[in-house]
Amino acid sequence: MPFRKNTPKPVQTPVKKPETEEGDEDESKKSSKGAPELLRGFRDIMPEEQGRWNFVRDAMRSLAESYTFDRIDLPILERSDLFLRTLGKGTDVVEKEMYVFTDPSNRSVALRPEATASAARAYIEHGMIERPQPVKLWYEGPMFRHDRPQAGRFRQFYQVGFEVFGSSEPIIDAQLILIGKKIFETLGLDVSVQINSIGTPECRQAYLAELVSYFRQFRSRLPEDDKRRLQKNPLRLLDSKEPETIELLKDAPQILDWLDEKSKEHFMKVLEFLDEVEMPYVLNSHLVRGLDYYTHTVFEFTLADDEGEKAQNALGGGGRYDGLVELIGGRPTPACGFALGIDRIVRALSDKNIDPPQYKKAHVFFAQLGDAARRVGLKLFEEFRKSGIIVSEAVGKNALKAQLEVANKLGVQFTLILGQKEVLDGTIIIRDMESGAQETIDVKKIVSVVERKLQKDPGVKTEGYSPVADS
RNA sequence: GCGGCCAUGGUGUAACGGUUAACACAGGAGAUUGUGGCUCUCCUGAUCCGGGUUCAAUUCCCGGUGGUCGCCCCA
Repeated sequence: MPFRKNTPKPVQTPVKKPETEEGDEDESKKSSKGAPELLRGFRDIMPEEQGRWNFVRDAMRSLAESYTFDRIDLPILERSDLFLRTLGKGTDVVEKEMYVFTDPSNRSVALRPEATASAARAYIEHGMIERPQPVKLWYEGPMFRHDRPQAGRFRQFYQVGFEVFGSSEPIIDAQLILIGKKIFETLGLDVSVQINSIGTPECRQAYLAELVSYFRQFRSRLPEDDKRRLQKNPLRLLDSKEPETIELLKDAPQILDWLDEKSKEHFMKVLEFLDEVEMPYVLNSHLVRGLDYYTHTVFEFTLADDEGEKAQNALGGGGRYDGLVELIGGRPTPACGFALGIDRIVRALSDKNIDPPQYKKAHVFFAQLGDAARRVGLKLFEEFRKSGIIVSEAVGKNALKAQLEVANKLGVQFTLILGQKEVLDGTIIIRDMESGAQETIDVKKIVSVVERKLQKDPGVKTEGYSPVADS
């Protein structure tokens, strides 16, 4: 596969900065003795963690495919107003968590804090309304929010998202919830599905007015935080953690009572579909979501057990957003979707010691003595690779002993030993690492011999995440 | 953005304000010539950064940075 036709040109503005590069912020004093440092809230996902990450990503991909969602890759950078318009002006995400900056062409851009808006943008931009509806898309990738880091919360985090455009059918909502649940099931995580409806913007307005006036009577009893919420974002009162507020909530108006007939009907149908597939859910009249674009159904996946209600126990969520496409300039298009936080899911897996199915990284190890053996080894390597056998080595080491140590640590089943003598004889030694038994084999036959020996052991997979299995 | 707690080799820990900052694991080299899993020897390697107090700071104080927990909010 060739890369781009042209070699990458340095498109950068070659404006030479007169001074030191790093000096321009006040970075210089922060960073310690020149050692490179991770930006706060950012992290490296190390090789050891990739097994779990792959496990999660694979599960998502195969679920997406089996529900016939089409993959879409969306840019990480978008014009900042896309998010300003969609997420809601007053929301924290927009107000204080977005990475917004001016790009070299003096345009205000933002690192995406989520991708639903991008998906909607793509839907409009590529005229997907002309495709058979609904259009079902899924994506996966990093999102960015400049929030205060905490366990399970990073400034760069990964989400997978499923979005369905062009259908207002309640079955879509239900199916999305089902898919989300299936993903967790596949991974072995027990989540509870919280669900609620916030109706149309109109009935939400009406409800809000009612809610505000209800709480106004008790204003003096409200804790500071909740007084602020009452002003700024009254819906948030619903999931307040303050005991006093929780008490007051008992007699507070319920949003479900304020839904118009259509909204009510929609919601009832969603629930019926869920019942139909015997999918348990928790009706949570206090569930509200942080982004403005939601309408009707909203839902969240939360970690089922540890009732201790850990802070970051929401592993994902979503809902219907019928007004979003129109809001950013498309034709009115009903839509619904959800996103899952991969970081949190991976964390949940490791908290619960759920290990991904193990794939042997290497089946056999190649130990060599001397340059002649190395040369032969290089060729042998390719032959093994062609037959799908993964061969590991430690050509950086000379002593056979050291190489066997590595082989042992890798846990391979067989080690091939090739020394001067074998090279001359055209043979190679195969050593069973379990028993220590060795035999000398014609080097020409070694690939088929190894193939046969590996076959005998059903525990060894000849294809793990083999690229052939892809696509 | 606010508050609490924390910061020692790659990892996990230790060190009354006082020598060469200790231990385990991991890593490297070796224990007769070309054979792993046990054992043994040796080696590499750290006090987050910047100030201050002090004769003396890993230790005390302040600031920064980072982590963590709670709040805000969210995935």
